[in-house]
Amino acid sequence: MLSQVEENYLKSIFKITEKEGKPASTNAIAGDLQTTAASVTDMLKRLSEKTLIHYEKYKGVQMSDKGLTIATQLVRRHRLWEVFLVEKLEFAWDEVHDLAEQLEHIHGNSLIDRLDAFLGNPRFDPHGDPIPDAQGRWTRRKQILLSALEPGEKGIVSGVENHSPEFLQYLDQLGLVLHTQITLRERFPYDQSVRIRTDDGRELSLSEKVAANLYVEEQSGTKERR
Amino acid sequence: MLSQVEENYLKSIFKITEKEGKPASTNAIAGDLQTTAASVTDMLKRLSEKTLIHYEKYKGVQMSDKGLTIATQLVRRHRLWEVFLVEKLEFAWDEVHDLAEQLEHIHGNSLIDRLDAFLGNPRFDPHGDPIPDAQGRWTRRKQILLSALEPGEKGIVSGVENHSPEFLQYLDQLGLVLHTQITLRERFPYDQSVRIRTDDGRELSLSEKVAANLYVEEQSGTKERR
DNA sequence: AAATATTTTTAGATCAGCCCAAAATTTTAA
DNA sequence: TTAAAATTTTGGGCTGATCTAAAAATATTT
Ligand SMILES: [Mn+2]
Ligand SMILES: [Mn+2]
Ligand SMILES: [Mn+2]
Ligand SMILES: [Mn+2]
Repeated sequence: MLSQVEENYLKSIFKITEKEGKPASTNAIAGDLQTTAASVTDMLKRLSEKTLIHYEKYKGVQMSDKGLTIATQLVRRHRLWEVFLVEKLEFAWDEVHDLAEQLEHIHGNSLIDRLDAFLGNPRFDPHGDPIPDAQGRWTRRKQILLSALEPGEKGIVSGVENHSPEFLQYLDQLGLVLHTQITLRERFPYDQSVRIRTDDGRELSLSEKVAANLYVEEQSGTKERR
Repeated sequence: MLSQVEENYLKSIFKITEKEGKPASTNAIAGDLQTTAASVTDMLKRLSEKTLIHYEKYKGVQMSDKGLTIATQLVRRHRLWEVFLVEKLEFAWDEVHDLAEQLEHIHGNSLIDRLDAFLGNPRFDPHGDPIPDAQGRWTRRKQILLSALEPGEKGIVSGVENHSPEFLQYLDQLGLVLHTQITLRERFPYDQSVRIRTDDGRELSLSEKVAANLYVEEQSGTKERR
């Protein structure tokens, strides 16, 4: 069984390699985990020893099959707990991440599968991120950034690129919750800000910064193996 | 903020001093936490340094006010999570202890109070043990061991002295779940075994060992400060 | 291609937790 | 009231996780 710290490293390496599409650098991991490069090198040796990662000195690190399975389970746990906290305990979507960071490390035989069932087998977490199923399969969606939508096109708010409480609270204030249907009315070339209309008829102006951190879905997704 | 290990020590010291009614010995703590006396002495120094306990070399250890508050919150968390696991995730009452041992260490502002509300502010956990409220107040009940009941007297199964999965599963098999009303029919002097009648009309024979590990309630309890 | 800057690793320490073996203290028995 | 037994503490050492400072390797400029 792995320590919480080891699990956090695996999750971080997974996240970085997924996003970057190449081996994770020592510095990137250190930045993500708020620690030093020296500590990271130390841990990479240990994880490599346990065949949880593929690591070559100075060349960065990738997930092994074993590590990938564990990291996927961690993401599953994290997101299911987030659903629980929002749906059942009525936390706001900007309050649940830190608690889920702790809860994801709880180990137990059928715990997560029971939680999954209790929550009704949700496919997405409160931030619109997909929840891998018990076999580690992901639900993929065709979603694009609002900043990539063309005037006249419609979309449904389906996720966020930035997960910071500040951004999430701002979206709350704007009334731009998940599943809101929107139409892009106009994009102003001067600053790339946009004007949208929501399904309840309100017109909103959004900065380029907001538009570049909000995902909209164009059509429904399908299940596929990762 | 305390480490999980420190929290476990506080809970153990609390449990032992409550049961024994006197300072907890190094050996008792070591036995409870499945560690060595040397490790315990080590930790007692650290906890004493943080004024979480009153510790005098060779004289045993007692809770300080600060430690007592923390230990009480830990018991509250442990038991509320047990209720969640049984009531919501449908675990059996003999399966939840180890998970609750982990969950009780999750820290978060309003987490436990929200969980408490979500569960309907339960006063007792799945094993009949009282759950302290947010202010650390306990619900006390007049419950006695079944082995102390006299022939002809009635009682309601309200708790267990032994929490082992083996005993709990055996009670399941006997159909002696919490809140079952029973009448003591006869006690056999030869081995102190008893014959009881349950509220659904069944007659059961119970060994002295079972009777000495099962609590029955005689009347409803009142709230008081500890 | 050489010089410079950046990234990564190593060396050496610290700290919390844990252990064993030996010494000190307290308790029990003779 | 001594001697023996049991308990507790101390001393020394180990591991996992962390850090700083210095060395090594890689990447970027000139
Ligand atoms: Mn999160
Ligand atoms: Mn999320
Ligand atoms: Mn328990
Ligand atoms: Mn319990």
